[in-house]
Formats: sequence, C-alpha cells, structure tokens
Amino acid sequence: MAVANAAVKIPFEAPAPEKRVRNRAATEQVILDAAKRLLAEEGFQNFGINAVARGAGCDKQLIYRYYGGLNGLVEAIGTDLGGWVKDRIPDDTGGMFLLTYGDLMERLSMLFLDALRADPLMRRIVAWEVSESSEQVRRLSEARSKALAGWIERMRGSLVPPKGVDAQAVNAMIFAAIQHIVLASAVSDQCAGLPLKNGKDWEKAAIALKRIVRGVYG
Amino acid sequence: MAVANAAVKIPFEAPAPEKRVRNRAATEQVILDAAKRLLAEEGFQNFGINAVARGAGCDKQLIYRYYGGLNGLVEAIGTDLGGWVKDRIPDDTGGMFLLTYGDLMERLSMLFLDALRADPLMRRIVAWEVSESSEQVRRLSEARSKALAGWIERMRGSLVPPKGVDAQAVNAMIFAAIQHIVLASAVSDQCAGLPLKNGKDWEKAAIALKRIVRGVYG
DNA sequence: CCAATCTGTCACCGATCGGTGATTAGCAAG
DNA sequence: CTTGCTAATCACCGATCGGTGACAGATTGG
Repeated sequence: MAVANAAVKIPFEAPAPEKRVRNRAATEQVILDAAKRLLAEEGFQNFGINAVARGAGCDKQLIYRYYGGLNGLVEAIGTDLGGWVKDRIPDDTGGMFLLTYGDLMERLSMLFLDALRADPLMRRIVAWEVSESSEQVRRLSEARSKALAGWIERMRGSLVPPKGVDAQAVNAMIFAAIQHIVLASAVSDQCAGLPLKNGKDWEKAAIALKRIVRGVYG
Repeated sequence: MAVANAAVKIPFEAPAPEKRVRNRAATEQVILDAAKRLLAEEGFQNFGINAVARGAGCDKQLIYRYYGGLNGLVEAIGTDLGGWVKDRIPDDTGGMFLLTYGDLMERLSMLFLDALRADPLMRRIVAWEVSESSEQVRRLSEARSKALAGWIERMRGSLVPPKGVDAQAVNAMIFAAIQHIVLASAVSDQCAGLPLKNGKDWEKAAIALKRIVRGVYG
C-alpha cells in the first residue's frame, strides 16, 4: 500500500520514511496477502508468525490483534479459498456437450489438473493436508474440499455414473492421482519414474489420465 | 553436575542409573532406530538433531560424531530403506499365475497399497517427498524409488504391457493414486470425500483400484 | 482543548533450535 | 599405576521461535 501518504502534509520530501498509513482494513489485507504469498512460495514448513509479519512488513502483534494469531489467519485464508474454484476453474462446459458421465469426468480431470498445476498456493495446501494433522490444516482442507465438491456438483448436472461402478471411490482415486502427481512434479519434476518437466511430458500424463477415465467410464 | 553422585559405590539400589554401555556400534544403532521411530511417529516436521538425540537418550554430539550430522543420519536411513521392499512385500507371485499384464498390475497395486498402509515410516517419507525439496529428502526419495523399481522389474518377469497404452504414464498415475490415498487416510481418514476408516472402506477403495487397472489393461 | 481510543512499534520473555568446544568416564596396553 | 584412546556428557553459543506488555503517534468524540 504505497499510496497515500502525501496525505500528511509534509512540505518537502520525506527521505525514506515509507510512512505506514493508519488503516486497519488495508493492513489486514496486507497481512493476509503476505501469508498467502509466503505459504505459496515457501511452503508450510517455515510458515509462522514471525515469517508472516516479516513478509507483511509489520509487527507480529498486529497479527495477534487482527486475526487472533496464526490459527485465525489460516482460517481467513481458508475463507478466501472458497472463491478459488470459481476464480480458477470455469464453471461451464466450455461449449462442449457432455453427453456421458465419462465425458464429464474426463473434462473435470483435465480442468482440475490444469488448475492445480497453475496454483502454487493450492498445491502447498494439498501438500500440507497430507503431511500434518493439526486443526489449522483441517480447516483449510475442509474449505478446499467443500469448494471442490460444490463445483463438481454444479458441473455434474443431471449426468449419472454408470451402474456397477462405485463412482465415488473411483473418482477419489482419480483425483488422488492428479493431486499426487502434481505435488510430486512440483518438487522433483517426476513421479514414480515418469518425467514431468515440459509440456510434452504433461501431455503424456494427460493422455494416460484420460485413458484411465475412459477405461472405467467408457 | 548435580552432584556427583556418590555414585560410585552405592551399596543399595541405584535409583535409575540406566548404565550406558560404552559401545559405539550399539549406540549408532540406538540413534538410527530412534531416528526412524521418530520420523515414523512424529513426522518430518519436528525431526531434528535435538529431537533424535532426545529420543535416543544420548547427547546430540554423538550424532555429529557418528553420522556427521542430520544429513548423514538421513542418508543412513535411506540406506536402510533399500531393504524395505524385500522385508515388506513378497517377491513372488504368491502362487498365482500372472498370465497378463493386467494380472500383474492388479497384484502389484494391491501389494503396494497394503505395504504402504502398514508402514508409517514409509508413509512419512512419501509425505516428506511431496512437501519439501531439500537434499535430504531427495536422497530418501531416490533410495525408495530405486528399491521400488527393482521390485517391479523383478515381478514383471517377461510380461509386457499391451500395445497402444503408455504403461509408464498409466502406472505412474496408479501408484500416485495409491500413495495419495494412503497419505490422506493417515491424517484425515478420508480422501476426496471417500471415507477410509474401517476395512470395509478400504475394500471399496481396493475394488475401485482394481477396476481402474482392469479398465486400462483389460 | 483534553481524553479516550485505535493503529502501529518496540523491547523483552522463556523455550528451543542447530552447532561446537571442553570435559569426564571407562577401557586397554605399556 | 600410569598413559592414551575413545565413548559419552556437559556447558555454552547465537539465532530464532511464539507470545506479551508497554509505549508512541494519530484520530476522533466530547
């Protein structure tokens, strides 16, 4: 929030004061942004009060005051996360006609794969989910899965899975595969021996994924 | 020094002396075991020199002396890991006749799923792999994937995947799904809305997995 | 104008972290 | 017994952690 300052009436150049504006709402936003940025770029390992305060350029006391500590801040991130799906993943069928449940799942898989690949924050949260079992991460996890479930429900429309297939279980496997492969690629450019560096690698992965979906749902 | 303990020569019961034997090899083993136990039970979050020393009941200095620090210790764990596969997963076909590549992959999936579910240390390592990108974890990851690849190769025998299927990519997806679903279950008893608590839940998951394998490989 | 309130900063606390000498305690050869 | 070697411990370092109390400056209501 650069801004404002002139606000005050300093007649001549203030050297480098970077005057902090007194604005609670703005500061809250700065803190929240810093937290999300930090989590996305550094991961949850070094995610703490001090680090966030440092990143936000303010005193950690403000985090306690405005968010009630790190837990509250994480909760605020979770709330923000509610809008993730609709920001990142199209809510329509992209002009396609999804005639079958297989069509739907193929498209959902691709959308989810791309969205997750493109969003470092969401990746970190998923990694966090499978690494720690704290209350903090439970909240985040809940917010994420809720948003995702809503999105899937909306996209599903009136399509129903074929009989004889436990769609919930199969879909869980598919989404699990996507999540894991994206996580693995983000830290080591490969997964289970499959290289995942350039676009060509990912094209192969996408094809394999579609094949799996089609193998089950036809 | 709390006193001295008249230590020496106390005629009657020494309270809790726990006499430490002077034995380097044994101490090294104690440290290594403590490290593995700690990693398995507490996770990589609180995995550090102090914690390991505390868990081993010795001074951290010994870890520096014997293993050259935490990195060396992790490396030692990685070396140990080489024997994981053969300890945990049968190396034969269990008397089954694997006639097709689909038979093979179905069996491998089930074996891997069960083995991973049963081994908390391995789960932690997998979680570590997708959460951090340090040199430490790279070593562990390498040891693990190497052991796994060797096992698969041995099991594969002369079976070859059907033409027209990118088996490497598809198998990576399958193993990714297994790993992620096991990780997720370990921290939240569910994955993508699919409950994973009791044996019945896991039976469903296993069926879904087999269905996927069969959908691709017939 | 003063006083209360709000925003932001600073200094400090105890605990723990990784890391490094210096020191003690047991064992064996001379 | 003395001398050395080595296993093992102790004591301490600076840095950072999460957390808190006190304080300074701006804003606002009376």
